[in-house]
Amino acid sequence: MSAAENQQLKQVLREHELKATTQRIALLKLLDATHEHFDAEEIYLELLKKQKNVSRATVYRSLEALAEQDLVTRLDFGDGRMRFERSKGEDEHHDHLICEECGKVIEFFNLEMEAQQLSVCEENDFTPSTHTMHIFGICSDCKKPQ
Amino acid sequence: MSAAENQQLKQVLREHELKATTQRIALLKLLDATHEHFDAEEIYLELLKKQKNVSRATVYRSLEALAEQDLVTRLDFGDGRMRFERSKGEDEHHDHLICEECGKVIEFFNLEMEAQQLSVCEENDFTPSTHTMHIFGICSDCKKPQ
DNA sequence: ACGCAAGTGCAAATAAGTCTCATTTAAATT
DNA sequence: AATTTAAATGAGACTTATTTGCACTTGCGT
Repeated sequence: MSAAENQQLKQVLREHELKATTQRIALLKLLDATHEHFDAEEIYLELLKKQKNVSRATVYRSLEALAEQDLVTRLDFGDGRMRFERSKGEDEHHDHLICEECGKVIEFFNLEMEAQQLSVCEENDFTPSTHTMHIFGICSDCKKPQ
Repeated sequence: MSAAENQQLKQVLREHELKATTQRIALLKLLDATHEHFDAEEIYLELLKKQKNVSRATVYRSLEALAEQDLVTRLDFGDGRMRFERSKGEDEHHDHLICEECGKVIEFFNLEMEAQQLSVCEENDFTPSTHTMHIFGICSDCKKPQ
């Protein structure tokens, strides 16, 4: 039932001048199917589970290539390993609230904040490419139970 | 000429229940004296240069202890190593524009942005502790020369 | 089907940071 | 000032995340 999806992903990869290998397709499919923020090791293990042949090196190299083409996005939550998510369109951009207790990640988007960022860039004659806005703290679930 | 400074730093350390060791004092003095964002290795090498006896382990441990007491601030620019700066007061908080070309870091503060952050937290019943706002792009110096 | 550059797998190599443990030292106590 | 002791340090081994070298494989244009 994913033949069509495969075709579509092959298409996407080729459009970005990347060879459509089974590993890259499986990786994109995985990230497309989840809303979580996996790190490289988790992606590697997930792909293995699905009987796919992969090596860690390929996961890292694929993620790098895909990130370069903006097909996936790197997320740095400051805990020493990179996470990844399927890139959203410009319009679906979001930032993160990160619970220091349970690790949960809440996504948010605030138009006013984005506008202020552009204005700061302008003031500094700075041409922005990407940004990260991470707010660390305690989520509602973690503060309720004493 | 830094005897007074030493005394002051000893005082600060003791107020935070940290032993005022020569290593910690030298480290704070170094960060006080610069406006750069050193990583642990750079701090280690700088301290060595100044004929101070230190080991990497002590640099890491000191930075951790000092960060815990909010005497220094961790900065994560997403390139795989932590940077540090002497903590500023609440009122001196700032975020960063990071040039992807030359690595320059421009500090900025935008009150409206901070206000929006709090409002996002409120909306999500999230209690913030710290945040990082990094805008990556190209600085004015790097885009002028063709 | 053919050819070859791009991609992959494996294992060894790096890089940043952490840990162990014997020794030292700040600072509280006599 | 000498004694005590818990905290801090130094040296180096170790861990974890990621990168690299190299021989082998595979998309995909012809």
